[in-house]
Amino acid sequence: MRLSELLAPTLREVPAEAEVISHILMLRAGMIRKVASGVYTYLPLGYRVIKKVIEIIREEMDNKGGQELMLPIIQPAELWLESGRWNVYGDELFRLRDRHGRDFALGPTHEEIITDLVRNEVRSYKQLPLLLYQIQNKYRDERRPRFGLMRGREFIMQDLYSFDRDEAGLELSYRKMYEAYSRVFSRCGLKFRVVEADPGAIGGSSTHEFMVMADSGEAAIVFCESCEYAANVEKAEAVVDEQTSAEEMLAWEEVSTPGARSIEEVSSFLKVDPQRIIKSLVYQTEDGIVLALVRGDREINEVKLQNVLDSLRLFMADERSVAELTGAEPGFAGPVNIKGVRVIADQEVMLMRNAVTGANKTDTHIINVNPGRDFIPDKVADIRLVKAGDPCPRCRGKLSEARGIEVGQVFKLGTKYSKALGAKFLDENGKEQLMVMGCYGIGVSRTVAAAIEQNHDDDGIIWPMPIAPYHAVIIPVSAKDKDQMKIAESLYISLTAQGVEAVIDDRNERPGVKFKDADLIGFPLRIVIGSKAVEEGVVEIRHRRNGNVQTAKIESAVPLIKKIVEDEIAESLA
RNA sequence: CGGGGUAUAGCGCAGUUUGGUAGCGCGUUCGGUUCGGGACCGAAAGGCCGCAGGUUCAAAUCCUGUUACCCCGACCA
Repeated sequence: MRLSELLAPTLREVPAEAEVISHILMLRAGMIRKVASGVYTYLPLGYRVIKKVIEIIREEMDNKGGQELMLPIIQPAELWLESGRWNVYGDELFRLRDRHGRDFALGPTHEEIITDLVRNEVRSYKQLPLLLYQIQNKYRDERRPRFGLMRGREFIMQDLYSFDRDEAGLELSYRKMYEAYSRVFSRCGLKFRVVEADPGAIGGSSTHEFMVMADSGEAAIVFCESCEYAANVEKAEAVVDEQTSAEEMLAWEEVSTPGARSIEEVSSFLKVDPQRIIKSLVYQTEDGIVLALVRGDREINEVKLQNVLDSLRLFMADERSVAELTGAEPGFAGPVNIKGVRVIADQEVMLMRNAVTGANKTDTHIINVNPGRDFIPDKVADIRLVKAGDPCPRCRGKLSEARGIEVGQVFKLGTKYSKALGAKFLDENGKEQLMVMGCYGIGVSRTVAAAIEQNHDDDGIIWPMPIAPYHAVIIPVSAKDKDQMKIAESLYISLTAQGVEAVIDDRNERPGVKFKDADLIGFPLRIVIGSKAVEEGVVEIRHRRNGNVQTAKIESAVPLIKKIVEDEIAESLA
C-alpha cells in the first residue's frame, strides 16, 4: 500500500470528543470516525486491525472444532418472548417494527437464534457436541456509550455457543473455550487475567471474565498476591475470619444523635469505631422494600444483594419510601423493631456485639444492639464488597485491587435456554434430554481498544506485531530523491513478495511529518531510506516499541525484516 | 434516567456579558524556496454560527422550544 493513496486522515490535535487514550489515538491515527454516539466507521487501517483479531479468533475457534456460521442481526420478537427476555432485557434492546407491525430486535446476543436453529436441526445425541460460532455486529442501546470502541452501541463480537449432552460435556467445552480464549488474547499481545465473575442476567452457573489490565478499565477486580485466585469485585467472596467477640451483651438503649446520619457523623458523634456501627441501607425491589445490613466500615455489594434476593431490579429507595418505612428521615434506619421489610444481614454483622444502629426515629440511634437478640434477619449472607487488603477466600493471602477491561467472557449456561426454547435430543436409550449449553464471547472491537490502552506512548500506538495493520512502513526521506525512491520501491516490492505487510510512505512530505505519522499509526517497524542508503547501501530499521535502531545492507534487509516479523509473531504464541 | 457542560470552516478554538452582518491557529488548494522528527514566503478555497420559532430597523449574540454530542453518576448479555 502507498500512503499517498491510503485513506488514513491523521489528526494533529486531540479531538474534543475523546477522553481515553485508545479513543484519542484511533481518531488521530485515522482508524475510526464517529457516526453517532457509540457508532463508528472503521477506516482502512482500523478495519485491518479488526480483521487481524478476527482471523486470530477464527484460527483458535477452528482449532477447537468450532464451526463458523452467520446469524441474523434482525431477530423476531417471538423468539425473545419465548425465552422470556423480550420483557426482561429492557431498554438496552434495540427494537424495531416492520411495515406489517411485527416487532423485531437488533441482536444484542444470539442465544435465542442459535437455540432455535439447533432445536430444529439437531435430534440425536450422535450430533453432539456442537460448537457453533459467529463474528459480527451486535447491538445494545447502552444508556451511556463511552470511550470510543470500548463501550459502543454497535460493536463487533465473536460468540460461540456449545451444545452438549450433559454437564460433563459442557465442562469439556468450557475448558476448550477457556484455553482458546487465553490463546487469542495472548496472541493479540495483551496482558490479561482470567477472573471469576457474576453470571448476571444471562443466567447459568460458572463464568469467567478475561480482563485486560488497564487503569482506564471499567471493571474492578481483586486478585490474590499468593495464589491464583482472581475475581471481579462483583463476585469476590468475603472471608469472615473474626470470631464472635466474648464481650458481654448490654441492654440496648436509644441515644440522641442530632444531625448524625452518615457512618462518619455517627462515629465521631458517639465516639465509636465505624466497625461497631451497623450500616442499614434501604433498597427497593420488584418484591418490595429490603433493609440490607453491613458493618459500618464496609461497602455493600449490590450484585451480591441482588443475587441473594433473586431480584431483577434493585435500587436504593428514595427518601419518601425510607420515611414511610421508618417513620424517620433518611440516615436513621435500623433493623430493630422494623416491620414490613425483609432484612438481609451480611455475615459479618452477626458477629457484632453491642453495636450502634439507627432507631427509625429522626436524630436517634440505638446503642448496644446485638444481632440475634435484638433483631433476627430474614437472611444472613455475604453481601459486602471485597477490597484490597482483605484475605483471599482460597488461601488467606492478601488481596490486591486492579482495574480491567472485560474483553471476553465464558459462561456455563446449563439448560436455561434449552428448557425455555425446547432444545432436546434423544439419547442412546431413546429418552428425550435437554441440551446443556455454554456461551462464550469476545468483544472484538473492544479488544482492539484494549490493545491500544496497553500498547502506546506519547507519540502514538505501538501495535503488537500480530495485530498491527501493517508490519512495516518504508520511509524514503525525500520522495523527490529518485535514488531513494528507487531503493524504497524495490524494498517494498520484495518485502510484499516475501509476505511482509508493508506500506511505503511515498508522500511528498517532509521527513518529520512522515516520522510523526508512522509513530502515531504505530507500525511495529520503520525502514528509513536516506542518503546513506544511496551512498553506502544501508537502510535503517527502527523498532517502534523500544526505539532501537539497527542498520542493514540493502541486500540483507528483506530476510532480516522478515525474520523480525516472524519472530515477533511466533513469540506471541509462546 | 439524575446532575454538569458544549454546539461557530475538515480539526482545535475566540467572538455571545455590552445585538451592527464572522475571526485565529492547524489542515486543504495553487506558486515558489526548503527537505532526517509536525518548514518558510505569497496567493486562495472553505461557514444554513446545531435546528425551529420569537423580539428587533438589525440576532452567532437576547427570549422560548427542540435536537445532537461530551463528562460524572446510576445501569450493563
